[in-house]
Amino acid sequence: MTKRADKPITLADVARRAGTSTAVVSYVINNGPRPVAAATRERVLAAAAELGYRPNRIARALRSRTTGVVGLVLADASNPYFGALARHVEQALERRDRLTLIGNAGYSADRQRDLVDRFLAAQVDGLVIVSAEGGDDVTDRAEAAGVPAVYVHHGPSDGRARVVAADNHDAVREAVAHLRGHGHRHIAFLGGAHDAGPVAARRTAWEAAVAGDPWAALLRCDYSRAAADSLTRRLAADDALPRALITATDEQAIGVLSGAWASGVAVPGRLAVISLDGTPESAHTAPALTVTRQPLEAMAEQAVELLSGRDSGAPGVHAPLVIRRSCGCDED
Amino acid sequence: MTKRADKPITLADVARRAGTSTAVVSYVINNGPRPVAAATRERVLAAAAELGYRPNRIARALRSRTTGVVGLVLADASNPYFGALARHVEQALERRDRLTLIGNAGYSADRQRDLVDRFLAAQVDGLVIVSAEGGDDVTDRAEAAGVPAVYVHHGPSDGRARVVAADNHDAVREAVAHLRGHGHRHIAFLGGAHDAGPVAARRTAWEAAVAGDPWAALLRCDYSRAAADSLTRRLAADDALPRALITATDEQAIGVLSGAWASGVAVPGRLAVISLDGTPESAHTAPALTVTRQPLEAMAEQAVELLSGRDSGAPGVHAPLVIRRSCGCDED
DNA sequence: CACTGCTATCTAAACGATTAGATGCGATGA
DNA sequence: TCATCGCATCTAATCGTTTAGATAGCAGTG
Repeated sequence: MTKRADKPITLADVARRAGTSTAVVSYVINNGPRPVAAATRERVLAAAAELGYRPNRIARALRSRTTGVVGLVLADASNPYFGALARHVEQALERRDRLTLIGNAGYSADRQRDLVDRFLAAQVDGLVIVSAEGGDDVTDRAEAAGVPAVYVHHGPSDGRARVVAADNHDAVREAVAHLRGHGHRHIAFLGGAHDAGPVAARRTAWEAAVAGDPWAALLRCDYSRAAADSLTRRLAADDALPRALITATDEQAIGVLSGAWASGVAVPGRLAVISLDGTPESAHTAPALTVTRQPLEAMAEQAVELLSGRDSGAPGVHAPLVIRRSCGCDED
Repeated sequence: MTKRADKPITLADVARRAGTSTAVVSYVINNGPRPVAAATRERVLAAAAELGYRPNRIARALRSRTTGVVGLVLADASNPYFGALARHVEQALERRDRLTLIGNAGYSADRQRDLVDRFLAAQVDGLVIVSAEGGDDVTDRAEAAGVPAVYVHHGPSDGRARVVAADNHDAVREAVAHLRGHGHRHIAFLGGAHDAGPVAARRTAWEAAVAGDPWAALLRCDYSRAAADSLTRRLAADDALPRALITATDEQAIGVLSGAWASGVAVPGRLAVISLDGTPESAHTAPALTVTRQPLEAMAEQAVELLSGRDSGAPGVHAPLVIRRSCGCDED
């Protein structure tokens, strides 16, 4: 008895049923640019409801030249850090009634460029770029298409691009101060194998914070757990572990923890650790990690805000210190 | 010296420059339904290249009634399991030259329904649903709109919906057999607090696999690390821990590990653990987790295939056993 | 040479919504 | 009573592609 549903309902259908033109229906649907008499509005609303009318966003987009869709270029959704960021960006967009196109660029500048082109062809209203490194020419392409772009976790530093990131200097300073409070003199840092992206900034911040201490060691390895794990085992075997360590990412911190565990090194007794990341996971390691938590939600919100708003000069979002056990504190 | 780029290039621009009609250009661009003389094709291609023409997908979508966009409804992208699944789905779609709209439903059936409606209004060509539980009425809505829908991690069991999932029975049987091989007689199971979704199937599979053993204990807690952690501490304090345990998810397994560590319980010596999940993380816990790895990539591929293809009756994807240390094996 | 049959191309009507301009109508004021 | 004003509404152009139907040119055939 139900109507055949394979013919989608259009504005014209609603207009016919309400006995008006498509224009009025449009005016009613989106409190149009012109007013509509109350009685007519009622009729239209009723007709729309009865027919189950759903505006076709594609048609609307073609005419109004705005799709309500934003492209999100992600390095890798299976990385929990990026995944969480993606989720917050999507939700910030949904709050503004926009949809999110997602794509994984997988750490490749080529693929990132490709994705951006595909998104631009889909007429996105904006681009949010959450990539590990590189991909700086994206700004040009987006600009050429007249589409605003915002980098979130890190971005080109030439000042032309809008970049939202945590205030690393601040965070590292706080972490160093905390470890000093535990009596540590020399605070080592575990960064990435190559200097690039936001971790370079974290290293710089660490260098500033420990300036004047020639014994503060700089360690390096890949951002994977495996790499940090084996580095830690190697250092433990050589008896070359520092007593206090700040890691650039949770992945590395967790690798350090498992490497230390495997080598019989006590954390935080023999080795105190603070990570500059703060994924939810960090609360459930053994021992629980003390971190400076990346303010993902605030960053996502600011990024989306920046997409529409004017150049609010993105002053860097504060990353709070979350004290757990790996630093030497004994809360429970 | 460059052209003002704010006026996007259209088919008509290319046609004018090539001295043809828009029809031929269209035929050339997509090896149209009609042939074009070689010489003309060359001219068109040249003109398009010179102008940097990019077809407007929105206009194309409006006319051809197919957007090349698929909606991906996700419970929560910050969960690494879902994140990885999302990534594989996106990449399987990209291989077929389609774009992915993403949305986080956050374990709420209402939000899921809402998202599906938004996606349908955006005229998606298909829907991939990766949600934890519930949301079964989505099938109806999609069907009414004539859009194919596939559930991935779990879905309604009424047989009307297309569901791609790992073969849990098979996986659990293998895990139980392996633990028995280590000499364990009674193999406990840690499931979710409430019976629902795919974990119910895992529990059922476990019940089948340990049938006849009245001492095989069924434990329950939330899927969070915190819950599993505190449950483990409690059981350890009461000296009520089993000797061999299969957990429904890695999150729980990791919680068990940290709870055991905090309670001085040796894994795998006092408590052997196998998780039915297998996120990348499971390789880097202390000790490394033995798991039946969910075949995420294969599942994603099959889901996307199912979206276009006919009802290939989704026979369940095999989840291989990955032997590490938490089961009692001593590989290194 | 008239006619048929191809091929290569052009013309123009969709797709479904938005919105500027035209229109109709009742109320108001002179 | 007529011109005027405003409001509510209608008409139709438009966004950029796709594609069915019309057309033109040319070769082959009787």
